[in-house]
Amino acid sequence: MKYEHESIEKKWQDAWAAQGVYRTPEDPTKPKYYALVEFPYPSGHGLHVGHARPYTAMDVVARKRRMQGYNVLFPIGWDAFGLPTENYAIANHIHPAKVTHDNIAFFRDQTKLLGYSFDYSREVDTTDPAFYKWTQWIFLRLFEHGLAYKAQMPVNWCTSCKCVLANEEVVDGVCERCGSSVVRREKSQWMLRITAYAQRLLDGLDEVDFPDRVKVQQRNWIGRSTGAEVDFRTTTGDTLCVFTTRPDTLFGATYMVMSPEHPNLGRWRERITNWAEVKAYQDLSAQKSDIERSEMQRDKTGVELKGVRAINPVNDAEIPIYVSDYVLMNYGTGAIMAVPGHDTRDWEFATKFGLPIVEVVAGGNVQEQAFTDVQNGVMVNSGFLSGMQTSDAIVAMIAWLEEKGLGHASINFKLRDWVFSRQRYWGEPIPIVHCPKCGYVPLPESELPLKLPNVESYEPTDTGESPLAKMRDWVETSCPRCGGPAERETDTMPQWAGSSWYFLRYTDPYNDAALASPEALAYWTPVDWYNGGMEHTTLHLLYSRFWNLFLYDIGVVPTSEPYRKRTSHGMILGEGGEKMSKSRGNVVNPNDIVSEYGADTMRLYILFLGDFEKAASWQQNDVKGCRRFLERLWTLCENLNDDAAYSPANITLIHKTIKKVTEDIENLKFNTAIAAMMTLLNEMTSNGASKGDLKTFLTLLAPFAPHSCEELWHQLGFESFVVCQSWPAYDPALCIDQEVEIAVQINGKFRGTVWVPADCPDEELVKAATAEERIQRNLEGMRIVKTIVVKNKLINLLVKP
RNA sequence: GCCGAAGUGGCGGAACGGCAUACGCGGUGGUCUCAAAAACCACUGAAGGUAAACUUCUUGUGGGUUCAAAUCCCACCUUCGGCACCA
Repeated sequence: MKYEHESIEKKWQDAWAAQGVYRTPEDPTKPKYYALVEFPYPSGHGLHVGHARPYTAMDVVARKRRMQGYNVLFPIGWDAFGLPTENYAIANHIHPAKVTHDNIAFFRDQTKLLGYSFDYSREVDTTDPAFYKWTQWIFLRLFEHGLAYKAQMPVNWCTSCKCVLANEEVVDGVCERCGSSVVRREKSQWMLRITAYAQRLLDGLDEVDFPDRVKVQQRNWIGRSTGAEVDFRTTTGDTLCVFTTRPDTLFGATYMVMSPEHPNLGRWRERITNWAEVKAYQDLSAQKSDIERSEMQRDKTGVELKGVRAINPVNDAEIPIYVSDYVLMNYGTGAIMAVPGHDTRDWEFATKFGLPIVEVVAGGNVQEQAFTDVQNGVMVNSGFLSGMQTSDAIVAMIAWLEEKGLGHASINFKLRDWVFSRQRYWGEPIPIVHCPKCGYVPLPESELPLKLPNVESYEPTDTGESPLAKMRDWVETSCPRCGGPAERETDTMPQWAGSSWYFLRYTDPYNDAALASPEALAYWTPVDWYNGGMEHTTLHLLYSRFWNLFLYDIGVVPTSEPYRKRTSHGMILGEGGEKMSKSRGNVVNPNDIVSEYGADTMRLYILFLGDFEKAASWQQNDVKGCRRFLERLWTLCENLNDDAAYSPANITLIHKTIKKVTEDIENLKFNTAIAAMMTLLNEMTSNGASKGDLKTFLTLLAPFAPHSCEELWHQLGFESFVVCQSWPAYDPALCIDQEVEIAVQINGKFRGTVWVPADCPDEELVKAATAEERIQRNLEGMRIVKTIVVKNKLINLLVKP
């Protein structure tokens, strides 16, 4: 019989579905395991190999856990709100809901083709009102707790399309669609106060099993800095507060800089004698786009405030104040004390403007460049700090400031609040009403879900409002509080909203009374293993940790951290290591591989092609190697004529392989697990295999190539399903070879090998090694002065003439 | 600039103090065939040597530690990701 993948795969997919073998069991007596993949955005292009890699990997994990006796929750869903769908809808005049529905159907069919063991009865779809009812519900709770608020924020405005662009639509400073320049415009936007959770999001990282690179990236993103806030008196009578991480260098502060947006500037207008010049600088900065600002990054510009001076609190020196856009309004206090001797940016500015550079930490040459080393420095020219180590000086200075009431220890974060509104149609409506009397009023829970109305056009408006703003009969409503006339919020939520909590919904996807029942959450959460891409480290992964932590605080979820273990897969590149893209024409469609070679070959190859955590390039030519592996297995099973439970020739390698595959799956070493099974198959082919050998082999391979294994399982006459068998156990005693080949080195150089019984005593080993002809030749005229033995591996003979 | 990852045969990659190049692809020779494809068997890092025996060299570069280094340490070069005037 021939290995016909198409009919075999269809046959077993149907059989498994008919028996519901991948249904999530409702059996609270068994231990649970929640394996999660990032749900896809169902784009029109369909599933690509970049999805197949993590999905196949976690499918192997989920299948192994089922075989190990766990209740496994391995769900899939659709992160379906988003810009590409909306743009497609605009271009083709099809309702985004219809586009979404079709794309989901396509994606679902593709995942089924690949034989993933998802529980499709628990699918979630973020655009389904039954789902986004709870997204809106969470938003209302955030609002209730003061964590959602409105603020003026700059948005991206395309000067040609005359509309607001999402950040993703701005590429290299220009509009992705028309290529025109994008400028900043102020708009009132909904914000989420993620900064209130900065410290706890940082602390939580210590409790979870994430790769270091993920933790490091999140820590950098949150960006905690410790230092001090210091008040400088000014000649206006106002004080100017700054944040610094280097209070030890306060004696070296020779000028101050304020951000152009600093509110004090307007207040001091009457006193600033060169106000026109300052105003012109402010206007220029406001016009600059982000790109312009970063392009000019190294070239410092600024204007001195004439008529206003500051006083350095440690030495009462009068110092000038500048306005410059290298100081950002949204970090620290929007003003800095400049220490040009010990800060690179201040040094550049001081050099350009001819400002004094004072050395207060010895160790460098501050006339040449700023000396910024905090570790190795001794304070100089610094009054009571002189002679101290910088680290001690920081502590001493903060104590001094606190004592004098001039400042205090302070912590700052780079993390910014989350801009939560989009001027778009295809997103969750924000369940808030603007009442002229009551302000922003939340909708009562009974009015959820607030459904998206059908509109004629999804085009963004030229006023920068969401398309919903044109729906007057939807917008005009009454205030839930006072009953007076009011208007609905017309902005929608960003795509990150649904994905911030979807994993909770899988535990109880049809609940209409809560986002999920407390029992379901208590049983299934936290997620035991969550795999996803590195590109989601600082947005999705951080946002969902934030929402989960908030839901934990209000008693909705039982754990503070949503994911116990996180892993990340590397990207799949095209041949030659280039990124896959339509323009390069090197995109691989999984469907093509499945129809030519079969899903099992596709699954094996995608895991075999390289280290799962690293980027790897697709080699079309190599795919057939995995297909040949399955065909050799097929041939071996067909020619079976030994009914024994095991064959002595294979037993050690079988147990070793079970051990290796069992461990490799846990460590994401799918490539070497497959290589080990190939080695075993090659051995069994040359030694001959018994029925029992093949039975074990099929259960071991089943998570990787379930269809072929299921077919062969039945051809060999076994009952039930191979995918429902127990995971094979290995006997450590049987993993040990009776005879081992020992490498023999002389003075560290490899000179040959010798076969000896395992755990052979050192003296016996030396005897055996020196008995070898080749070794003897190399020992001629030498005497052994020392021997180094690595048990069952190697012997090194150190010799002298 | 800062943070992170990585440089190994013709190619994808294994090994991560102990026989470098597992496994797969490709290549060469053979079996089968009228022939081809497929399949199967053998060989396949480089140089010297006689296609043997054997010898030497080889994990981005240069040093070091060690009986032993692709692996650990120091310096440098290159590539790829992320952040980027965060005081």
